[in-house]
Amino acid sequence: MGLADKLQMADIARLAGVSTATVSRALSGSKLINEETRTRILELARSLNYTVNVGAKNLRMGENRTIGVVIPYDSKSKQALSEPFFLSMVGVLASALTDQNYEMLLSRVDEDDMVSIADLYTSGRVAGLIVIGQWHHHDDLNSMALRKVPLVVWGAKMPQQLYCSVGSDNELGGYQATVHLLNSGCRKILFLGDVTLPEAEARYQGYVRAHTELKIPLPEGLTLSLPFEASAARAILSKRLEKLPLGFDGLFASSDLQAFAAISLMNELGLDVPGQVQVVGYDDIEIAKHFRPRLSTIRQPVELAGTAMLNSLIQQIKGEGCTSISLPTQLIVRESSGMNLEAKS
Amino acid sequence: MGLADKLQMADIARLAGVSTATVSRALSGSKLINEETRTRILELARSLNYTVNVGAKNLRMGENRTIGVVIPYDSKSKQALSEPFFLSMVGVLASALTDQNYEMLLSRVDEDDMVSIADLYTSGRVAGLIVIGQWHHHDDLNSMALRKVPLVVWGAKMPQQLYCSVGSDNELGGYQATVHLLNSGCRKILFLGDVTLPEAEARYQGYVRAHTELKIPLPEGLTLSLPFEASAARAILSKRLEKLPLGFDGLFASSDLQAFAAISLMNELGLDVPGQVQVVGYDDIEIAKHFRPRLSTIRQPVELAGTAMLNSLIQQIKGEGCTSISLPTQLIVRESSGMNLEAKS
DNA sequence: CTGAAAGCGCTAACAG
DNA sequence: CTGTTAGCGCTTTCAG
Repeated sequence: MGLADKLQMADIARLAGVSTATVSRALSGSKLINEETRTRILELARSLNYTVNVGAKNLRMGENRTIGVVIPYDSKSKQALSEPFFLSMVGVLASALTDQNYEMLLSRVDEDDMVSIADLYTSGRVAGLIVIGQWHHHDDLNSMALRKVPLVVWGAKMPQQLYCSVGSDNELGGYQATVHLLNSGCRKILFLGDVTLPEAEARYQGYVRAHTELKIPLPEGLTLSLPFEASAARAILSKRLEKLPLGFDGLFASSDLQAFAAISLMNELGLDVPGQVQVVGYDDIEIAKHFRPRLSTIRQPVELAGTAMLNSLIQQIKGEGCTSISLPTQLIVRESSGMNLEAKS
Repeated sequence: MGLADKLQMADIARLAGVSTATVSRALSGSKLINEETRTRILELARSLNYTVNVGAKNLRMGENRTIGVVIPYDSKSKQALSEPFFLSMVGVLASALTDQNYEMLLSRVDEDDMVSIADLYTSGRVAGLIVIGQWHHHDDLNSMALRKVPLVVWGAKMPQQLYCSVGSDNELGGYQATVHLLNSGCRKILFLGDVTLPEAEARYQGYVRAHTELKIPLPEGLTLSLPFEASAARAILSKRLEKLPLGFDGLFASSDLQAFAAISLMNELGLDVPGQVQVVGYDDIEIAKHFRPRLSTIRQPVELAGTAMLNSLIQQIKGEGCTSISLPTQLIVRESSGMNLEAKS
C-alpha cells in the first residue's frame, strides 16, 4: 500500500506554516493562541482527518483514561462469556464509561490466573480495573488491593475484604424471594445455588431469615448446589428431579438461567409451574419476561450498578479510598409464582 | 497516598546495577545477554511486580496490538447493548483476540456518529476495527474503508461494497427455514423482519426462493417489518395479531428474540405453537433451547464468525487486502416447528 | 501570541 | 555481552 504513513502533528504544523507547539495549542483549546490561526489549524486538521496520537499524548501527560473490565472464566469449560447478566453489565459499563469519557479494555482471564490482570495496571495499560464476578477469588483480589491496584469488584461484601466491592443486597434478595414464596403458600422451598460462592451464600442467608421471621420451619435437605451455567446445571438438576416424590412445592434459583433450566425440566416431567411448583429466579435478565411462564425474579439494578462501580473506581484512582456498596434488590412477580397474595407485574 | 510513583525500567536498572538497555534486553528475551544477569533482572522485576509500560513501548516500536470492537446503538432508544446475539459475539471475539495476543477496546457508538470511530484508528488507539452490526451504515462504512481504515463488519455482503464483511449466508438461512416450514405443512408463512436491512432482506430473498423452488405460491401481505429489539417489536406484532383471522400458519422471524415475542403473544391469544402456528427463529441464541416450546431456529456459527473476522482484520492490517466471507447456516429443529418431516434435535 | 527545546518510558543501532 | 545515544509523537516550560 502506497499509503503514506499516518499523519502527525509535525505534518499539520508544516502545512500550516507554524510550529508543532502551536498546533498542539490549537487542538487542545489553549487560550494562548490567535483565534484566526486556531481556526485555520483546526480546519486543516479536520480536512485531513488528523487526530492526536493518544499513546504519545498519554505518555507525555502521564495520564490514562482507559479502564480494564475483566470477566474471569472457568479454565475447564473455556466457555465463551455467556452469562447474560454479566453481559448486560458489560453493556451498561460501556455506556457509563463513554459518558465519563473513559475507554474500556475488555479482557477475559483464566480464573486460575487472576492475579495476572494486575499487570494491566502496572504496565500502565489501564488506570484501574473492574472485575465482574467475584467467584472464589477473594484472596487474589485482596492481594491485588494490597498492591494498591485500583480495583472494584462486582460481588458480595465479605469480612476481611481489602478491595472495594459493589453488589446487590443478596441477603435481602434471598429474603424477598423466600418471603414471597412462603406468602404464596409454599412450605417446602428448594434452594438452587452454590453456597460456597459469597453471593449465593448471602442469598441463602436471606432464605433462612425469611423462614425464621415467618416462623416456618426450615426444610431439611432442600438446597442443591448448581453451577451458574445452564447446561451443566441441567444435568445435576435432572438427576435431582428423578427422585420422587419431589418433596418441594417452591423453588428459589440463584440465577434466572437456573430457573429456566429447572422449569424446562419440570415441564418435561409433566409438572406444572406454578401449579405444582412455584418458581422465583434471580437477576431479571431481559428474557425473563418473555419466558413461558413469565418468570418471577429478583431484579438486580444493573444500570445503577454500572455507574456505582465506575464512580467508586474513579474515586480510588484519585486516591480517595473506597467504600463498598450494596444496592437494593426488587421482587418482580410474574407468572411463575405468586398464586395467592401478590399483585402481578 | 504516599504511593511511590509507578516503577520504571530505570528503577530496575539502578537496583540491578546495569543500564536500562540491559533490562530491556533481559525482559524482552534478547539473546545478546548473559544468562546470569538475565535471571537476576527477571527475578528482581518479578519480585517488584514490574511490568513494561506498554504505551511507551508501543510508541517506540510503532506497534499496536489493540483492536477496536464497536457496537453501534440507536441514538433514540439509547438502549444498553442488549441484543444477545451481538453480546455473544463480543464474548467470542474476546476469546479470539486473547488467543492471538491482541487486546480489545470495546466501544459503543451513537449510530448517527458512526464515522467518528475512524478516529480510534487515526489517533493510533487501535490497529483496526471490528464493527458488529451493519444496520443502515453502508455508506459510512464505505467511506471509512476509502480512507484506508482497517475494518471488518459483521453483516451481509452488499453490491458496491468497499469494506470487508463477514456474515452468515442469510439467503441460505432464509431458504432453509422456509423450506422446512413448507415441508412441515405450512402454506402461509408470515415473515418477520425489517427488509430495509441488508441481512433481513437476504433472509427474505431465501424465503422467496424456497416458495419458488417448491412451487408454492408466495402469499400476499405476509411480511411484517419489526425492529430487532424485543419490546418495540412486541407492540407492532401485537397490533398485527389482533386482525382475525390470522391468515398464517407458519412464522419465520429474523431473530430469536422476535420469535419469542411472537410466541408469547400468540400464547396469550390462546393460539398454540406449534399446533396452530409453527415458528422458526434466527440466531440460535443460548436460551432458544430453554424456551417453551424449545425454539426451532437458524444457527449462525458465532465461534467461526469471531475467528474469521479477526483473521480478516489482521490480514488487512498487514496490508494484504481483504475478502468478504459468508458463513454457512444450519437449521436446528426443535419443538416450535417440524410437525411432520424433520427429526428433532 | 509563538517557537525552541526538553523529556514522558522505552528500544535499537552503534560502539565498545 | 553491555552501555551510550537517539528518538517514537506529543505537551509544556521558558524565552522571545
